[in-house]
Amino acid sequence: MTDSVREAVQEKLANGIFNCPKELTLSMISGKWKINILYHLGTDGPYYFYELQKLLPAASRKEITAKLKELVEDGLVNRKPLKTVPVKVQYSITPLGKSLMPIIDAMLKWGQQRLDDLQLGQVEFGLGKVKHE
Amino acid sequence: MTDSVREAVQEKLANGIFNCPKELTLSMISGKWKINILYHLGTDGPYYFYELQKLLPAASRKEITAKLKELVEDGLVNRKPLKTVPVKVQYSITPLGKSLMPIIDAMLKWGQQRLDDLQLGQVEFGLGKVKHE
DNA sequence: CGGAATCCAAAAAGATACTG
DNA sequence: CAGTATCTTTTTGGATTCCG
Repeated sequence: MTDSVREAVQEKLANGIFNCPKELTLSMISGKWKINILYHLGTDGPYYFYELQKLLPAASRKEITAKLKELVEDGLVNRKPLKTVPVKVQYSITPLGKSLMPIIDAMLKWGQQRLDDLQLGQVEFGLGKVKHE
Repeated sequence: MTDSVREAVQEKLANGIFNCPKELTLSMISGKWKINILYHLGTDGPYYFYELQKLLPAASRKEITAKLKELVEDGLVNRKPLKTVPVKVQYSITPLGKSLMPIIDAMLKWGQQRLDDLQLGQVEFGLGKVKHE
């Protein structure tokens, strides 16, 4: 759904009848993998595309591509293709994207607290290597 | 998509391999209309179902029903059917839901700032009655 | 390597009708 | 009033292939 939120917001912006600021914010960070990408780029510095793929093993290339594209369109992420062979593309967070980090951090804290309350915070990470997204 | 985020999170919780707290938070507030609902319930007090419908004119009954159901399941919202004829159902925010309000408010502020920067903040609300969600 | 294009299965969402 | 059920259309997402 979340992407439909984004589309609805885009349309409202285009028509100048946008009147719900929190929707704008949500539309920019929701969508599959988006806050994961933002979080990684915002805390660990720039990543190449193939590195993001490794960081998000459950996401398909198609989806990562699509979400990065949206993030770039929304001004939250920079895209920088390098003239190497084969091509590498570096993604980094923009100042605007950086300004969202307090909100993402707050979500991280709230989620951690909630997990603790559910007594799942200390859970074992069973299956060998767990992908920490 | 966002609902798929929620499902993925539910599954992780069920399997005890949940390790990404911010996803938990996002999964609870993203999804069409959810933060609108939470915001209304959290700031204006309880609402009946039909009132929420009026507040979200662009949302179908089916969707509002579905999202309220998820919010109740997640413990963010209370559902209280009244024994009237015809039936009325009152929805209110829970303490847990209330604890999300700082994040939602931060999103509201960020979005407002962003709109101002885009010089769309003072835009006229053209089309007669604008649904303020 | 990073992406775009295509095809196809699955999921989401609108419209409508029905019920306590 | 507040849903539920059914049907149909639209949208998504995976898998695969091709290209610079």
